[in-house]
Amino acid sequence: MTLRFSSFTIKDILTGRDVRGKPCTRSTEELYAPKRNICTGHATRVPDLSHQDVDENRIHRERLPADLRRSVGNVRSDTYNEEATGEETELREDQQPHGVERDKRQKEEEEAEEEGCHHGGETVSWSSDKQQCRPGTKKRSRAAFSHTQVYELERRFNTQRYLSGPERADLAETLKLTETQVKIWFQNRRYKTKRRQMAAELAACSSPKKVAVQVLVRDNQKQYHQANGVHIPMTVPLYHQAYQYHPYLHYYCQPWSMDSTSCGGMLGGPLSIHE
DNA sequence: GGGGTCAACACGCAAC
DNA sequence: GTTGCGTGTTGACCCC
Repeated sequence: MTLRFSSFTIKDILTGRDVRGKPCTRSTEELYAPKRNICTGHATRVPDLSHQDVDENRIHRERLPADLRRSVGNVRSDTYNEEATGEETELREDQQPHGVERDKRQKEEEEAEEEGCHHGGETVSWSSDKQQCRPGTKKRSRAAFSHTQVYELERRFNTQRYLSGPERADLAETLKLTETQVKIWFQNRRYKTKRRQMAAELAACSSPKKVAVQVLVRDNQKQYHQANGVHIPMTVPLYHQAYQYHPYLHYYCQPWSMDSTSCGGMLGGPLSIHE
């Protein structure tokens, strides 16, 4: 697996060009201009909810039904974005869950729309009941991304673990998602990757053979005993030593390819216990 | 019914 | 003050 990290410069960002040199369809101002929330009437930022906005939105969301609260909290741009009307349908077709589940949800969505509960083209995975449309009921909906969307997100993630603003906007537009959704997806994806990596490390390093302890207890000539290729005193998790400061490290030090050279080197190599 | 997964959310933090 | 990130949690959904 070869990895290539697309590079971008400040200029790229400022000029609104993405990595491929393709001009972005939206200007920076457009990207970050506050968009008015139809639910609350408040202007909310698209990229993220800062503390103030989070708190502000939280207050408003508390008074809103779950579906509307989600629109506020998720900043689903479709809700108040002009572009989310006509063209939305082409990929939305693909966004829906597949098979029976998809039919069911589609039907429910249609029914909901008939009842006047319009979500503005939001990618919503509808629950079986219709409580979402009733005010006062707290039910959070969870969007189910389509296979195509997930595939593209994964593909992009494999090449780039972090996206710039224009890149995110571009990808979001391509996948017919909001920038927030793309941002959250990457956030969750990074965290998921990290969790799995840490779990793998834990599994790999918590093997019964704790050779390092043996070396510390004995006052042998041999200061370092290497067994099974593991000679790392894991008193500190690998993550804290490496990942935190080298976010891309896991690409070069995958748990499944962990050996004495790849990770041991990152950890400073053999330790000199004796003077 | 319990556990796993995942998008969304909450919160604290750092960079600017 | 704004913005995005890491991290942990929540809630919906699915599978067994």
